[in-house]
Amino acid sequence: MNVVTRFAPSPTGHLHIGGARTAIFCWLMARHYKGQFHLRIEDTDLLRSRQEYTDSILASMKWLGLDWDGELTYQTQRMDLYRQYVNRLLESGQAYWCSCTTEEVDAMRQKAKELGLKPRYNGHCRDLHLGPGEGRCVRLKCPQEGKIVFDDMVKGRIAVDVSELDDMVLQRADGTPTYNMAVVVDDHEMGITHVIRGDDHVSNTPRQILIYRALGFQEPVFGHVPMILGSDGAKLSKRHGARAVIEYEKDGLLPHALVNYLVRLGWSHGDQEIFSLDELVELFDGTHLNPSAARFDVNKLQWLNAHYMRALPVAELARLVRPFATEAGYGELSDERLQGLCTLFRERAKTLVELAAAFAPMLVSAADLAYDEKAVTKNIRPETKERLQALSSVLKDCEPFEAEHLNTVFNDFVKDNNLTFKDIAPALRTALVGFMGGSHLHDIMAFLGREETLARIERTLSL
RNA sequence: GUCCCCAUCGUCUAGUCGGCCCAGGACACCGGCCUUUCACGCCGUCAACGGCGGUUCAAAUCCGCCUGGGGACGCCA
Repeated sequence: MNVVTRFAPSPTGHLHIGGARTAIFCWLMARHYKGQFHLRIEDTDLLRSRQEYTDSILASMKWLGLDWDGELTYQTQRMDLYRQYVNRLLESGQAYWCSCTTEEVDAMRQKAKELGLKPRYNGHCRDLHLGPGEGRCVRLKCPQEGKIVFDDMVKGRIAVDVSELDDMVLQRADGTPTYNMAVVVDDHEMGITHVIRGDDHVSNTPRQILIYRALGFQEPVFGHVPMILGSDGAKLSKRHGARAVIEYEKDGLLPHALVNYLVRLGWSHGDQEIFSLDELVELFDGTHLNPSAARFDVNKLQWLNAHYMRALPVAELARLVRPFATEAGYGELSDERLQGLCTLFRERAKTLVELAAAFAPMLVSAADLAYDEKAVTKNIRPETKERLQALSSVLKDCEPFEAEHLNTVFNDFVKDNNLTFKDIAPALRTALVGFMGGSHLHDIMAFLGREETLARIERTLSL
């Protein structure tokens, strides 16, 4: 099957997760069928469009790993094309000039509303055969009866009576095309076979189909993916926390975790939850898309993220946390040390930010280590101090000072002194990291090194 | 107001065109095991077919109505 899809964001904001998901679906669809995936910037809203948003969207696409084919298309650069097609409709009598003002049209709508009817343009200029002129727009001469029916990839068959539609504006009084006109011309010109987009466009689809027909274009297959709701079921907004993919990047999520999560939100393959990119490309054929809206669940996203963080090679994980470690102010860290820290804490963090935060106690000097008061009062007592003191002298001569050996030495120490782990481990942990957390004791000591380990125990003895 | 769409555990979902579903998986929650903390891992518990009718020997699966949610009705995209 020949498949050409496109993602067409308008640069009025960063790429948000809803848009990201439809972009992923489009990309997957194209890759699965070995077709093409295009990117088109719908920047006809001159007031709200900004170059920085285009840049941000492109950056997010790249971060997610969504590459596109061919050159970027900017709608503002194709104004002549749209006008050409509008003229064609004018010439064939399928469109007409309209001199009604916005106020007049508003009044018509208001009146219809009061009568309990659908607010529509009443076709005032439809048969006036007006020519071009100041303040005049171009409207499509829509059929007056019949139904528009299309088979949506995700929603199934959708039918709308044309009486629901009115003679929509194709070209504004300033000569620029309206959204519906530009989209149809572009999708046709770009050879798009599958238009996959947000749910909020289903009501535009019958209108666009009318334009396709008037122009004699072949209609593409439409697929409307439902929107993503906040965890409370309401439309995603600022108060739901991160919504732009750039924010998830800052929160320390792995791009593939986000991709996996987003794809699974609204699409399924039996009971499978974890998918590699290759698997997604192989399995995503545009079927099994869920028609209902889904709520965004941070817990599951983080679970996936933690899963992928554990699965990553340490060197790769270290490379990814580095910017976060720098951001946390740890200064220069060698690759080796960073990797050591990653192996120490990778199973305990859900995000790169959390991972980097876990490094903190390991990177200060004994004198600067902060203690959790509760841990100290509970674990650092006269009798435990004595034990720490004894352990300290054993550690002084422990050779080599490496994890595995330290583990043996510690076990022997416990046995030789007729202790249980509870008699000494909590105290040692408090001494080493300042609170009841962290990683395995022998791993911590090995990372800290002999000198620092002894210094930390020493400092605890004077608490 | 009018039109369109949606409806399975708290959440994401499985449920290939009715029977194998007194509904399966995953996240979260709770409990247990493991254990020198916290995790990871493993095991287990709790938990859903919105309501009412209809079709059928048989319905989560088909039909209708109701209810609830969402979207659209711009010379925005």
